[in-house]
Amino acid sequence: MTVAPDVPALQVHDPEQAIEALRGSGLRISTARRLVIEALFAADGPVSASALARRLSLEESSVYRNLEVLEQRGLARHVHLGHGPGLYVLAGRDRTEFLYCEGCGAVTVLEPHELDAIRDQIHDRFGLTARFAHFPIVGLCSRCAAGDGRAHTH
Amino acid sequence: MTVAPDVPALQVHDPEQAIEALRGSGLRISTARRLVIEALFAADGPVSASALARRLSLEESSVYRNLEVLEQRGLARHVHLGHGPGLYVLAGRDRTEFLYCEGCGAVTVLEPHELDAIRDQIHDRFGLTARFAHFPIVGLCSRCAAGDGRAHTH
DNA sequence: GTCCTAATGCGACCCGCTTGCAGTTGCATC
DNA sequence: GATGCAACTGCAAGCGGGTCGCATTAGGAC
Repeated sequence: MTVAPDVPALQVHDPEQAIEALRGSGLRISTARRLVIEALFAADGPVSASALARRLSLEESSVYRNLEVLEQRGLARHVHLGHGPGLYVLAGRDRTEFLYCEGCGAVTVLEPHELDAIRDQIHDRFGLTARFAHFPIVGLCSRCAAGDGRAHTH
Repeated sequence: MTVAPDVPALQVHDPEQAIEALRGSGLRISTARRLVIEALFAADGPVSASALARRLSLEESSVYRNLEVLEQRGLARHVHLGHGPGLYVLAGRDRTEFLYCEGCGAVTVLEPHELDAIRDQIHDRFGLTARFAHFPIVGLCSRCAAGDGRAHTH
């Protein structure tokens, strides 16, 4: 999960394009690598490395190494939703950011422009360019704030 | 670090008050406990449990257990600045929130009211009550955004 | 089909944090 | 001040997330 901060996202639309992109930079396409790529395309949301490993019957270390390659090439990225493992998504296909309720674990998926006003405000006041793609905004959803916050351990 | 989400902060001004508060709820004041409390008062910012353990020559497990007690009683809380260990601060004395640069690790300390406009905006649009005290706003400071982001491994 | 090296599986390991347990100690009571 | 007992401690083991070293396997250029 060691990645330079700003690898530009690479826009690819199917596994074959991703594979070609990798081949183009001299990498080999092992079956493990192909499986990870396909699983990311098949996933309907952020997935953990260990979930991928289980699902694909691969070694976790190999999955992590492949995810790192994909991140370095701008094909994937990961998010930290509160505590818990990093969750991986395709970078090109999905530029969403997240809100995370630390009461119940609910995740709100947002298109980046929906947070632009907030990002601008933070930038104007504090000079920080907020990136909610990697560390989302964490708080309590209305239900949990109302008190029946199903106190999660965290 | 397993704590119910909303323990109200207890306002105490010196170690003795904290100790009295704990005694009042039937807890004993061991030397380890006293040392942890005093170290939190002496600290000039968020500290990790292992730093406390080293500094005080205590077992880490004991430090963690004491910090958990303090959090349960509303005397302390912790923040997650990007990756890395949780960092502990006194709760009563210090209700600050944080901005964190994931390029260079810089931490901006803010009084809660400074983020209220942003909190309100998030609440109005998405119904989430953001709490930047536990998970801060993460992004890139102006220097790192400008490009010389001293690419930290993360 | 050969050959070379990238990538894999497997094991060990690191870090942050938790847990179980035997032994110690704070402190309430006498 | 001595006694008793549960709260607390140190120590060691364990767990989840992630990384690394190394011998072996297998892409793919020729």
